[in-house]
Amino acid sequence: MTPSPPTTEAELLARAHGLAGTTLAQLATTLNQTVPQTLHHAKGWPGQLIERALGATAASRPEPDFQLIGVELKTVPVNRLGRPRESTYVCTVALGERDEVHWEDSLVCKKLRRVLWMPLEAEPAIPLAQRRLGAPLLWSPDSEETAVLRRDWEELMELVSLGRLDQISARHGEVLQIRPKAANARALRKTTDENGAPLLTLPRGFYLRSLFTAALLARHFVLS
Amino acid sequence: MTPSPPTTEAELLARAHGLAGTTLAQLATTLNQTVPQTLHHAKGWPGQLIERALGATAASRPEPDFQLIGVELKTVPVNRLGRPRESTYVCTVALGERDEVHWEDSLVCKKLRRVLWMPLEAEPAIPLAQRRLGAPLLWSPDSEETAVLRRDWEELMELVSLGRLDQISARHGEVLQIRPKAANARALRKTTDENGAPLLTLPRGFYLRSLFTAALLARHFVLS
DNA sequence: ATGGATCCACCTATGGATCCCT
DNA sequence: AGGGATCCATAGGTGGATCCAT
Repeated sequence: MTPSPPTTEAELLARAHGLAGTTLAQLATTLNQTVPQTLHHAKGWPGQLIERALGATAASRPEPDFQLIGVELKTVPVNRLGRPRESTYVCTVALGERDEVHWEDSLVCKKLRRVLWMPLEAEPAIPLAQRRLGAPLLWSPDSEETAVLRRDWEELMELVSLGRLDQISARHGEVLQIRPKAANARALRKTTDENGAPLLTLPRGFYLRSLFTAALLARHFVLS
Repeated sequence: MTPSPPTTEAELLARAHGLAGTTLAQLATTLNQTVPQTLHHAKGWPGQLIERALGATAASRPEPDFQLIGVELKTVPVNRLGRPRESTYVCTVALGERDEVHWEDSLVCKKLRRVLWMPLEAEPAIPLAQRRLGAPLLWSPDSEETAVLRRDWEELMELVSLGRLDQISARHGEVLQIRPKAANARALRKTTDENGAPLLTLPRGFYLRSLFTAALLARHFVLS
């Protein structure tokens, strides 16, 4: 049974708190699913399970997961101290766009305007089925966070719009980085180089460094 | 030929600037010494060479290297960006002392009151003989640096004076740490445990983390 | 092709160990 | 034993690669 979409933030947050402490096995049973042995071939499975458990609507579309209330869901894998183990994917980098886009109109800004963070135990030693959800956090970037995100985005997008995508590495960006987002390194797509000539390049995505997610979680939860 | 001790800071600094850019081979020739093939079995050789070149006096005694003018010499190995590759030894940790010593009277404070930093190229790819000295820096800790050093020292010394030396790891201390300082791990020395009972323990030394030396060098030299 | 993400080989940082000289 | 320090194995971080569902 899949719940209906929540109609208010309060309703969503209440449901999310209701999931805190439950294991993936419990959640999977409720939703009539089978827990994979490992995440090797099901990397996105917990995220999609939690989406369904909370009544998310925008399956695989560039829309907030909870369209009615404009909230994006992010599952964040945490270690035993509650610190993120991985970076967080935000959205794809639009290739071939030369339009001047302002930060406020960017997909990164829109996606991050309001996020429900669901921590999930991700210690390799804990079997997948036994991993528990943590307490959720409904978050918007504060002015400092917005400033650094914007600065990173503008620096990266300048390179992107100049066609210098292949000169961007994941080392760029203080908290927001660009990394490959593809099935593999041979999954090339058409774009244009700095002179406008056709070029094949790897699809890329924007990611939040785990230092950034660690800091925003720490704003609300005391970490040891 | 070994120069006489400098009698003023200005004289010392002028000599040190005069060494900037010279190679260890040049310096060794001047002082009638042979450059070792590697530092493996001569770890302190460059430091002692530079001591002599500058006319240091306090060989192996707990005194400033330049006693007349109260200046300590520290050779700091740097990478191609001018950043320290290693931590910096300050002095030994006095074992068995239970006396209440104030920061101002501590050996760490005294040693660091006035330091001549001599950067030395330390890229493994560069043969020892060809490594060059950098521009010197005559330094005293500013109020911030003093504050953090003092905080670290007091925290560490509290553990030391409680006889908890064996509970201290190099992870303690923001910029000042305690690490082994011995011929090897079997070179134990007598001290007393937290109850005053006799105990053998490794000799330890105070070291400055390279983050700290990097920051103080950056206060004066622009780093890329 | 977008959205859900994790995998893992490599690299770097460093804590504990060690070496020579006086 | 104090002063001159570096060595090096290993833990940790992360950049590029990859996988499934829709």
